[in-house]
Amino acid sequence: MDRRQRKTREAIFRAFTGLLSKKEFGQITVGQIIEQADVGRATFYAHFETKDDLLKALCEELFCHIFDGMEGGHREHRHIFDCDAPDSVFLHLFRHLQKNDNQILQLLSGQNNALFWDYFNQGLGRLVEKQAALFAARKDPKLPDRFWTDHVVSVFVQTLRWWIGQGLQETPETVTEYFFLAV
Amino acid sequence: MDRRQRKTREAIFRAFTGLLSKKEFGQITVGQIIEQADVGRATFYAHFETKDDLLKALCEELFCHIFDGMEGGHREHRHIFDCDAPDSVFLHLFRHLQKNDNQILQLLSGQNNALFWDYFNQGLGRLVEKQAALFAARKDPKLPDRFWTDHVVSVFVQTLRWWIGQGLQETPETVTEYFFLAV
DNA sequence: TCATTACTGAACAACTTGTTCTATTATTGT
DNA sequence: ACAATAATAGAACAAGTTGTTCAGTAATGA
Repeated sequence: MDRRQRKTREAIFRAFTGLLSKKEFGQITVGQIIEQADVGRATFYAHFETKDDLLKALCEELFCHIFDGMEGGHREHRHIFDCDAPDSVFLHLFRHLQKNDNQILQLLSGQNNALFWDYFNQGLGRLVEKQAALFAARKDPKLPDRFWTDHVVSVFVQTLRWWIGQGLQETPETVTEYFFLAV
Repeated sequence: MDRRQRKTREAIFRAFTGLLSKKEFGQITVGQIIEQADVGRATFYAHFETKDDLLKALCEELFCHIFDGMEGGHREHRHIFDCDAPDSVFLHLFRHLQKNDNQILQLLSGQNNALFWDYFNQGLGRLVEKQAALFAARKDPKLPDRFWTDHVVSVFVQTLRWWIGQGLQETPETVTEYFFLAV
């Protein structure tokens, strides 16, 4: 990819995330994005069809790669499994989120973040299904499988939301403990 | 309130909910709302300052009254406590939601429903705090109080989401059982 | 170097928003 | 029933947004 393209794309992403941390998606205009990114109008539309398209691209950039790194043997995305602690995947995930790469947490804690949470839920769902054995013991046999998977995801998300609300005061270890106590 | 005002307000709400069940909030224009409601443009803006204001008013109309009916001794909102079953408040709530008054469920199951869920969470949070005793036994003492309240709300919401996803196939009794098994 | 590709900047039509105005119609109190 | 009051219709309006187009300029990489 052309170096100019890369720089433009990153400038737009940077401007967009900056604006997203300040105001709602619906209140952000293309004019503001290109002003912040210092990029021509036509250039923006050469990269993204619409503002929604930009949001989607950003989500994929931020989340999909996190969770994709945990599936299969791909090692090019060294996000979580390359940590040294041999503990639970969820502890790794909390630690990873605490590092706050790419301002993910700012975006997750914003107001109009439904799409971000959707992506997060999606990736997390796949992860939980792979780790199903971890939670099988706590599962009441009456509960449908799908209900239980959704439940575990929901508890993780609620734990993360609570942690963000606390300003990430607690250690990842404590939060992981809370997570497993609540499931 | 003037009968004309009432009719106009309801026509706008009806048109708006109809549109919300088909497309995202951001894709809906005031022009579409007033066309669907068969109402003049100036009339719309005489009732609501902006489109966001309309959404807020709708949420309050739908949700606040549901939960307000459960606080204090107010009996003018006969939503949940006037049912005959003496069971859990949550069973009442599931039953109430199943009746699907005001197309609440369509709105809750839509895509751009973050605001609806926010209102729902808010009302539910107050309810759970009042019913805290019901869940005290399950709570591990290590977990902070606020974490636990949020957790119970989150499990209820997840249960409801799952139920909606299932097309409300199960009975309210079954869903309530799942809810208490999962908490 | 040179052909290719990306960016700029401006202009553009189509659309949306929220306001303002006048004429018309419904409601309420008497 | 009648008049004062209040709500609505409908159109016109400025301001702002969107997405496109195009000619000119600059960076890239072979």
